[in-house]
Amino acid sequence: MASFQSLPGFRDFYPEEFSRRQHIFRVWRQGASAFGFQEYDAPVLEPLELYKTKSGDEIEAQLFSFTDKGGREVALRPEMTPTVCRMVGAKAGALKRPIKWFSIAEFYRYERAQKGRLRAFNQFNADIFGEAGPEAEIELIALLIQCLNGFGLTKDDFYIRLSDRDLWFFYLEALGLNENQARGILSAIDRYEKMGDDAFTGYTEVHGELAAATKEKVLTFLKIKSLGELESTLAPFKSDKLAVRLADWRKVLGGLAAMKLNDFVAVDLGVVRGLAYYTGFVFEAFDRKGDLRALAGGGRYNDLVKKLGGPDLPAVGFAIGDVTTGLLLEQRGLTPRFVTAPDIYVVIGGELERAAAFGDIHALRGAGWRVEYPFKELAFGKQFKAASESGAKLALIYGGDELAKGVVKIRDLTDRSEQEVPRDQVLVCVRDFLSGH
RNA sequence: GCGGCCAUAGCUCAGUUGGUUAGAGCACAAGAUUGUGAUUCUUGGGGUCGCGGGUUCGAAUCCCGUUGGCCGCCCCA
Repeated sequence: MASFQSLPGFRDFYPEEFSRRQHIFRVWRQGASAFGFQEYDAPVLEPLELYKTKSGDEIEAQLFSFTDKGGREVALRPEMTPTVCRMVGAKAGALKRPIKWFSIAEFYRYERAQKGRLRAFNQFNADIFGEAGPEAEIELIALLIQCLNGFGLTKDDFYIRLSDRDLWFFYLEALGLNENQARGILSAIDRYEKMGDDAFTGYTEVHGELAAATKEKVLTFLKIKSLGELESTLAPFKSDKLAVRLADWRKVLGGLAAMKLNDFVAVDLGVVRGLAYYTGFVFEAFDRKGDLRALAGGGRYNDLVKKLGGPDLPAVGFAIGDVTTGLLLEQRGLTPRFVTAPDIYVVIGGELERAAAFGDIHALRGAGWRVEYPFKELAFGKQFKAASESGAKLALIYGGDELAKGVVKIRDLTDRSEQEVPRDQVLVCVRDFLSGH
């Protein structure tokens, strides 16, 4: 047993786990690239104030924060949004709009680990800055779907719940509630799925009992499952704000339907998302079976760049986590096999033949082939066994007999056939052989 | 921050009411086998029984603490 273990909630990535992580990163990166997003990165350590400004003081309890040797209050980044807002805000004037950026990075939160949640995890982040219209939401939701489709996940595996914080506020305003009351209701909505009617006790304590008729209307709104229901529910209200939001909803759902993505998206006003900086559409991706926490989440945050000292710049973004994604891929058998096989395994007769083999081995590697050979002198039988177990498609045999004739033997490890080729043609013959498979 | 379950070899686990030097399978390595891959056989390395303390003639086993893991609550950017 080792004297040291990794810290709680942190993971070691041995080669097999690392390859699984790389597969996830590769799919995300391919998706972002296809959508024309540009990759960026940023420091892991940031001023603590950056997160307090965005999320309030209470966030500190869930941060990896400390005082550095220069007396600065710092924190390991718990998310990318404040950082990317700072970066974009600093150069907003020089960046071509719309700004479409993504990153793949590790984040840290000081919380107790549980299923799908660790203290160190990776996230794919994609954001669009400088586009106030719902075109940005269409682009991002389509990208989110692509980033999950890329693993082989289908509409039977996951779906996206789409909601709208502005719509809620405008609706609650139309019902006669003030802004504080509306925030209280949203907080109750957030918990309603889990707690049922008890979710409203917090509201009652602060604002008093919600009128039965109003509550009824809130719950009706919450249960809306389609654009049609949404339109008919809102029809009686003469509100310009609501009409504008409805037009945006038609655009988003229409655009996604035109991309044939409508099966992936569900109208679900039960999603409001925890912290209060979202200003419009919000969305979360979930496993269809529903026993995992959210795969991804995001929404519009039009005020944040300005709040962090930048210009007034509209923004939408989302993040996908690697932990829940990995669990879902595991459940669905979509984890790729761990392959370490070389292309070629070189069998070497003895020390005399080794020098000859080394020249060709290095040339083959220079040509881009993955080539392995035994470090120590080994019996031929052992070497063939090793060649077979390595998963290589072919073996090159450098024995005394062959070299005396000026040839190298190529053995097809799949059907055990062999042929001799002149030594100076090894590269060409290997290329012909491997490209034919 | 709170609660439940758990911790023996790299992995999966056994280990009797507390009793000699803590075991198995798999994996790894060497050999049987000095020019051709299976299977098999032999052998080997690898453990402060998570860590610390206590009870006892004696602790992997019982008790307390602690660290870590899994799971749930809070929270979830």
